[in-house]
Amino acid sequence: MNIGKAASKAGLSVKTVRYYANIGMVAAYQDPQTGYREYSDDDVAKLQFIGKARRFNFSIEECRELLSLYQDKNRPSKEVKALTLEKIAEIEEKLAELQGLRDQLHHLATHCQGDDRPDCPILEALSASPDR
Amino acid sequence: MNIGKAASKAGLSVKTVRYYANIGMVAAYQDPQTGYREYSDDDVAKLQFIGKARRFNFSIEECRELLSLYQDKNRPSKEVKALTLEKIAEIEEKLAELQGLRDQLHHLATHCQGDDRPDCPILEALSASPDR
DNA sequence: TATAAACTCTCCCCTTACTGGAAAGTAAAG
DNA sequence: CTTTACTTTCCAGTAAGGGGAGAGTTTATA
Repeated sequence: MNIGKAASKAGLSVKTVRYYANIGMVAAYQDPQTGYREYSDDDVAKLQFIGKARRFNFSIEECRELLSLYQDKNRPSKEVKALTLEKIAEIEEKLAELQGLRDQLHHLATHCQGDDRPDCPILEALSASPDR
Repeated sequence: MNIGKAASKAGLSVKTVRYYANIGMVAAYQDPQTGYREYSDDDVAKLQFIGKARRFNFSIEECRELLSLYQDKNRPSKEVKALTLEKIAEIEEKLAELQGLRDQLHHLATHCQGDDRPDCPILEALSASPDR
């Protein structure tokens, strides 16, 4: 099938699929006459796999690792698990950071009148002398 | 003072400060002879302000807004508060998304043996047929 | 069969918010 | 006077594609 159909089957944009071809992630056969790429069901499965992994916040490089593990029928599952646990830890870190930000901003917002007067604790906090 | 001192006072890199000059955020006076930029204490205060707002996850454009509100002595505080509440909502959204990801990954990881055998529920989940 | 619409190709620029490096000029220190 | 430390501009690159131009291909319609 052509790239458009493969893309829609995989739930990705044509641009994205072409990009994956360019970086050698899912390199479909390309007709030397027309330049048209030809995708197999197997390629579509890989594209779906990548799409899902990307939605799980795995980077392109991590997807590449996962994909090679996925294609290696003898892979040990511990490698996949390790990658997943790392990703979880990364997400936890980001969560903590964002929670901290939210709490601080929330604190500032609740102390701000939010009216037509110029005094604003938020700006005061932002302009306070160096915080470290 | 020169850019190096201004940057260290503001807790930013020289590159960053130069970048802020280029995009017209904090445009310091520039000696026409030497090309050296000259930073005042006022400029440093602005740089600090921006640095802090950036750490609060405000984008460059939002920082520009905040900065102009900060410099306008007659601004109504409600504008600042609105911007802050928007930012909080944005962060909340991102938090929910990340929590969902973490939970799903966690679920997968707990069902994976993580040993030397090839069977892996994580990869199975990633390669399962279309999820929507 | 002619033509129009839909699809595909490559190529280049754009995004965010910088960071790194090269080559060259300037200033301060020894 | 030389070395070292700063500073300048310019170019390139990051992640992960998106937008659009211009050209070729395939399919559908008149």
